[in-house]
Amino acid sequence: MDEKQLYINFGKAIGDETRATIMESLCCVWLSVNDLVETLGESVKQPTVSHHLKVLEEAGLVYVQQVGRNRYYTLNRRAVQVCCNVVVTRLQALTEGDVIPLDSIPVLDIP
Amino acid sequence: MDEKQLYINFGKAIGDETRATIMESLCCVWLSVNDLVETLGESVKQPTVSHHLKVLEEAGLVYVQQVGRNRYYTLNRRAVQVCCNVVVTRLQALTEGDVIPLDSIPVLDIP
DNA sequence: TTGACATATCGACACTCATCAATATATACT
DNA sequence: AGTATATATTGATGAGTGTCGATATGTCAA
Repeated sequence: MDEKQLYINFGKAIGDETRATIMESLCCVWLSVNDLVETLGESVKQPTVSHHLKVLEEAGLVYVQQVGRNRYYTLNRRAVQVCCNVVVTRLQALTEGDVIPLDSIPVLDIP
Repeated sequence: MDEKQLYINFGKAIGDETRATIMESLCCVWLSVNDLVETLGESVKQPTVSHHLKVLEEAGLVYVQQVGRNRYYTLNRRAVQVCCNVVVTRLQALTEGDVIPLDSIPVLDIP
């Protein structure tokens, strides 16, 4: 997958409030699906949580490990760093000299 | 707006391919709406571009400047940096001690 | 003022997707 | 074997939104 599609999928992932909450909950700790349902205060049902976890897994944003009947998830923080880095890289001037003023406009400075 | 809502809106913004393309096109240059339509290769009509620009403007991700009949937009690269920084901050271990070694998965300390 | 141009807004449509109840699948325990 | 637990999957539904044609608004020029 190319860089652009990578960060678009990343955007879709963090662009939903429930998924954002799940990602924050999975930061630096392993949680089972039911743990997550409990963490979310029963406001989201188990199938919904499973659905979001599948999305996150397919986006490479979580690690999964099966232990007995439980499936534990944790955030792939490295992937988050990579995605953010790609975004910033593609949306910033490569060098200071890349700032392009538009001739046809009197005085327009890039903020 | 709180940090979480900020980066959720940021995710929604970059989570759409057309908007992502627009943001990349607006990086480091001022473009009018018609310039953008042309840049996008006529694959997207003007009302659609205006719609996306409105979304980006409300998310604080673009600067706008009116010159005569034209409305020029450019990417607010500082805002992009801030959003990415917020995401990384909220999705990373606060201290090194919180880091879970991803390689040594066998041992799971689940409450 | 009239006409031409640039952009925003409106209304409608189609499509994506978040959600959940019901069900299926898988594993553990007795 | 059977029962209980944990999670995934299915199917349906509703909300959200990307898209565009048509139209409105605003600006400049003659």
